[in-house]
Amino acid sequence: MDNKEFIEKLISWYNVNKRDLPWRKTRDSFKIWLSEIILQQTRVAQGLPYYLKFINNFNNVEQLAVADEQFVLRLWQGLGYYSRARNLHKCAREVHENFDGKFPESYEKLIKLPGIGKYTAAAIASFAYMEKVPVIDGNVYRVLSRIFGVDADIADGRGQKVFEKLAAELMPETHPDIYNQAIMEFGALQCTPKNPACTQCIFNIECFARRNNKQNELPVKSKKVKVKNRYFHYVVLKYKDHMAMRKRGDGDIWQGLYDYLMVESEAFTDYGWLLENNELLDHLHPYIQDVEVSEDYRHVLTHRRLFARFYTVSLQENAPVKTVLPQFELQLYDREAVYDLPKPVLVSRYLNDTIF
DNA sequence: AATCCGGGGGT
DNA sequence: ACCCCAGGATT
Repeated sequence: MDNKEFIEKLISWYNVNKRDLPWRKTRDSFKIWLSEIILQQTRVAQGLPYYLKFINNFNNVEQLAVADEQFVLRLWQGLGYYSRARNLHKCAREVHENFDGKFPESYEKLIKLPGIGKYTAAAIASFAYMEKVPVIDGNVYRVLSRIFGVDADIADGRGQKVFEKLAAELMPETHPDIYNQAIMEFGALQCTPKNPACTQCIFNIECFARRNNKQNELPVKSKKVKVKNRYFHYVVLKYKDHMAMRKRGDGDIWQGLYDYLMVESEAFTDYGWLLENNELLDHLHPYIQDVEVSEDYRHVLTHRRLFARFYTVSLQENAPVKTVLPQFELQLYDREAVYDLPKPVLVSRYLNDTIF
């Protein structure tokens, strides 16, 4: 099978089997960019409702650029990898200010924008501007490694270069947009990670993995994430139908999202330990009316297992909240304000389980 | 080059 | 449990 044959079979398959997705019906670089950022490390089924929500709120780059970052994060809530949302907003502002609201029209310029790496630059350049540059994502690694029998490790840079070279050689002279969409769609629907549909595959004669029964061996990916446990003790201060929350800073997960006063330890501990080891709680101790302890929450991230316990602490009306809370970067929010804040899913789960 | 960053779904 | 998902930024 030569390159031309590979391309033609792939595109024929795509024309018959492609999904009807909204970002494929447009050349609007804003919509294409938005969809690509949302779909980074995210399945179409999970990203689609978010795409529709963002399109519903923002018609163009400028509208997104002038929005509050907090509002953008709130719309993004639940999608994860929140740096994508912060970079989305940052990128919109750069395009608005430096490019008059129009995305630059080449791979080389696109890749300089925040949140746009090799894959996304190639996707936008080919889908919106017909630039002849190959996309290489998880689907492409899988399809190429299996069909052409490439066992280079996709987890290290040396192996990635092997795939970049192959992808460049395969890139057709015409219809770069359709070809790029086709190879990714083929990986997503046909050449799946587990149980690929080899018996009804257009390449089932030519495919190296199929011939050698190595579908489960390819692609080769060396790195494995090591999971660490973390133990969060959340102190949910309640005062006159308000909750004390704070914005998470950088250097840790969930940057820019809101949660509560939190004490982390090497393992679960008890409320007495908390009292002794938290300055604010020690401060407010005389004004505490009631303490409720939640069940234990388990929240799994890619490389962390979070164990969380929520201590809902109701304060008396005479508690010196106005002077003490700001010292700990805490602010009181009523029910509606709490709803409007961007929050980690873990916090949303707690809020759904509690009466507030 | 290694590590970090979310949440959901499939097997 | 383990793996992957239209990856990118930081160290």
